[in-house]
Amino acid sequence: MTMVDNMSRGTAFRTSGSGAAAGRRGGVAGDAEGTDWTAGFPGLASLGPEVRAGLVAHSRLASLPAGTVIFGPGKAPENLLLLVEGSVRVQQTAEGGREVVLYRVGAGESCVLTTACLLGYEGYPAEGIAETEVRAVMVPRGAFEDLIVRSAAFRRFVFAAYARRITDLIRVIDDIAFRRIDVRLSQRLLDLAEADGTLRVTHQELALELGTAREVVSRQLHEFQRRGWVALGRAQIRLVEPSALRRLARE
Amino acid sequence: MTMVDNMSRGTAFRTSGSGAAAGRRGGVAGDAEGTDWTAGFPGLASLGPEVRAGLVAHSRLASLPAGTVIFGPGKAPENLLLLVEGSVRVQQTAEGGREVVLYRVGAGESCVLTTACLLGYEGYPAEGIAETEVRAVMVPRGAFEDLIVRSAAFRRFVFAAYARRITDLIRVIDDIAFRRIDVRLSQRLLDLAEADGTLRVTHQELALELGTAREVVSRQLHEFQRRGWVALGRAQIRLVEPSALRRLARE
DNA sequence: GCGCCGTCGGTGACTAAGTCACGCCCGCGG
DNA sequence: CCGCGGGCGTGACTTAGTCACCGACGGCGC
Repeated sequence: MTMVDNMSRGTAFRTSGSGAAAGRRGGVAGDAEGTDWTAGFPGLASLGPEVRAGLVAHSRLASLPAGTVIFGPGKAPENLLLLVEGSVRVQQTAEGGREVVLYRVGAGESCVLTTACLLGYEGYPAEGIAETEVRAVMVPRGAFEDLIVRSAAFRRFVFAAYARRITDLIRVIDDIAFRRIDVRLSQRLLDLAEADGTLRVTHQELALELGTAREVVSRQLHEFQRRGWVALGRAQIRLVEPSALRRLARE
Repeated sequence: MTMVDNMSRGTAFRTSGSGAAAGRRGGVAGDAEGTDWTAGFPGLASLGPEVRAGLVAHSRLASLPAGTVIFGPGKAPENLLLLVEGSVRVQQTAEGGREVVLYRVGAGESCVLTTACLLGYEGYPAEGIAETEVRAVMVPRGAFEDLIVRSAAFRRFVFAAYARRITDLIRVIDDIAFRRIDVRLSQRLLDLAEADGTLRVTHQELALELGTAREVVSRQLHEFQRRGWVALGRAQIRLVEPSALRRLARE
């Protein structure tokens, strides 16, 4: 579904109230031209064709290498991010270097913390890091506001994204406060495993995922190994008995 | 506990171009008539007068007794809540009866989890309970959407509220994962204390606040007492040396 | 007053989790 | 060959959470 006739729809994006320069960069920027990436977003399926075309025209598709810090304390984002490909890890770092992973944003999802920061609030607590190479659509502030005004479907998309993140965070709270770390560790192992049942992570990295200490992870993994559930190597874990891990993870 | 009937679905706000903002009482129920409660919301100060009038006309001021469960699993809300007076506690209850308090909504704030549920997402994880008697403006879904479309100021208000809640949740995660419970307990004591330096709570209630066990709270309080920082009575605590507690809380 | 009962809190013994200090092994570059 | 740094193992210890039980207080009916 190619939408190139977007300019004919002159009214498509005209910021109403705020008049905040809806970055109409001369001749439409970016490599998003022509590709209707909106198909990759289930939540955007019900957008009207003109709205969709306008979105495509006013945003740009960017590629970020793995490891890019997308936002963080003192690094406010400029755009709403819609992930086309890759994965963004949002984490909280405490003093002393300990971390917890709050949630991940995957393909087809949006990074709403961005908009929260952009539109409402200063003082970001968390940071977002590209885990893999990331291809994402950057929707500038003006276009975002305009979409909110024009499209009920887009509003639903955005609010659903917020709700999703909030439930994720509440889940993390529940996990940390009430769940045993062996249970949480087994869940992570299953989540992070490749298709072949191996994962290349250090104990330290797993500890940061779970917001605990390296020694704790090491001991738990050792216990898993003793039971024959995993095989451990240097910075590498092979899941020998995933069904047992799943059973534990369901606690 | 009068539940609000949804009137005026579909039609956008009739902007009362007519007289004063206050005057509209055409069939709109509730005690909100005439009172321009929007003054109590700093975030709404920049709303245009017509928008404000429409908001007043289409919403309804309700009074909920202390203890009312405003939302919860299987109890989806029908309105956006703007608190005029009182306090709502939002908490998470795990199986086994243990709880954590996620955040509180105070006067002048809005309960956005409500909108998230309403507009986007099913499956509420948390529940909201009126801690005191609560006076709140109930904005029905249609009016909410209309406001979002019409007013940039209202959008800012809503997104700021989201951002606020998200940062609150991240703060809770940080606390639970990385802070010692004596530090967290001293913070709560200071937060929950009356002006005269006393609080009437049971150890059990404090434990639920912090997501820990009653015995842990009891032992910590006992230790505080041993140091002469507090005086303990049945379901009552007096802060004897608040400065010492503050010092600890700043850890 | 007396006894009943539910809530509130105290306690000891135990397990789970996190902290601290140290030391080993492996791979790699000089 | 050596040194070095990342990754891991380990023991000893502290802190937090769990379990079982009991006693003390306060309200209430009588």
